[in-house]
Amino acid sequence: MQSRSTPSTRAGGRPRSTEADTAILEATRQALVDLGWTKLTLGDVATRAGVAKTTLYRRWAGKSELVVDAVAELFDELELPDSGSLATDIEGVVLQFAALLGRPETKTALMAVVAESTTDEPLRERIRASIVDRQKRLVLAGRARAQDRGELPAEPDTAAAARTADLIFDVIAGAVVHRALVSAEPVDAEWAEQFTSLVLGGLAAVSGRGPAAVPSAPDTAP
Amino acid sequence: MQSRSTPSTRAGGRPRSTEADTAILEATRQALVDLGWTKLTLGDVATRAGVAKTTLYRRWAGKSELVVDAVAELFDELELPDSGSLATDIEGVVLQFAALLGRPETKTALMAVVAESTTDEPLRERIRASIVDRQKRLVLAGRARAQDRGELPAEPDTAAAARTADLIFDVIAGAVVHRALVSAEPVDAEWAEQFTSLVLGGLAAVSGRGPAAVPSAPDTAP
DNA sequence: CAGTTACGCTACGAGCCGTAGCGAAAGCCA
DNA sequence: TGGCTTTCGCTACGGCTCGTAGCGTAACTG
Repeated sequence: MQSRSTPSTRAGGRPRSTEADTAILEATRQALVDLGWTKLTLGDVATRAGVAKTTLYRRWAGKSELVVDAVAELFDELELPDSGSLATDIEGVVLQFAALLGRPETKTALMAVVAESTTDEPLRERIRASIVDRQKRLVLAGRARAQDRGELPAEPDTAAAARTADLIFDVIAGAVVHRALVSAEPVDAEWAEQFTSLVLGGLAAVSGRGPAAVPSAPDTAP
Repeated sequence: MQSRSTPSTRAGGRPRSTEADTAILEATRQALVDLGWTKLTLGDVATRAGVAKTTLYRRWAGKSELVVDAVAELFDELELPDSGSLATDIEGVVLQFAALLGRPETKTALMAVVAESTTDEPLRERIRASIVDRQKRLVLAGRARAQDRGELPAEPDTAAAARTADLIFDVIAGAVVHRALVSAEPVDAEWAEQFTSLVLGGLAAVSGRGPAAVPSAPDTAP
């Protein structure tokens, strides 16, 4: 959660103001809302946060790193609600993620930092650690819970299980992002329902034999 | 394909140099390779193309529009190979798209312009018209072909058919982009195969009853 | 030939970047 | 208490990019 790794050498000396940290990250999110990624400048963020511009540069290497940390905090909200079935679990996660992508801060920032990360390996790693892994945990938790319920079979082959989890994760996160940001169409309950039935049906096909229970067509239209 | 809509009022006067157009777009792609999206400047592109900087500003509103046009040309390469079955058609498209995303120009540019488009509605429309629709056509063509083969049932409900096509498109494009750019893991034949079987299995579940032929588990592991 | 539009070139104010240097503040430790 | 260390706010700076204005010239039309 801390911006830098270790405060360099030792303890001793004036400690970094944690209030400044929270003020800066909050100011960054607000600046994203008001200006968007491109027009956001570090000088403006510093003014909003009530700190000196040099303080920003002492803690973050640049705009990308700062924004990653700022939006990463929003991903703490993501949870896996125990809704009783795998289908409703997936729908819940999809709608939560969509709500996050609906906010102007994340909407304008997420794709931008990913674009940056294509030519900046450390940045990619930072995104993976503070954002992507946080989402992926939901997929793993959802599967474990479904296996406890008996909705999904246990997978003794750990390598294959990891491959499948990666696949499912890319499908869910990718589809939601694409629908929300590229197609720019609403990710509502109806879409989540149809998408979930696709994932569940696909899960049956991809994990060898079919799972314990997959509805053929839930209740989209009578 | 032309940068601007109509050359304003009338014909008459010196025509725009089409050679300059191609030189600028090619220079833009090369600059994307060498510098990446962020460090790319219009002044640099103008120098590479051998034209004046003012010429660039006369034709494009800004960096985003120019880059969209530059990478859009690359999407002309996308085709739907008639491979004989829906499964191999999908795998082919996935691998083609992945190859496109593997190129450094598109890798760094695509996410960046989409990020821009979240706060720039005309830009989003430009992207849709020159890039997204070009991809979506492949999905529609693939479905039509599969219906001709008898692999998929005809869909009398055109509204539902459109919804399903949109869903499938977001799933395919989103998953490939997420795998390639966010997870940053290879989109190879093995992944394409597993992903395709997921899509086909999901297609069976989402389009009411099952289609004519869906393999339970192709040949991923013996 | 006159009329119209695109072109290359130069120059400019404006804005942001990222850093250096300073004195003061805020903690630790003897 | 005094010394040591680190962070802080502030100011100032060179360097770069932006986007535009103005000019004379080139190319094509009627």
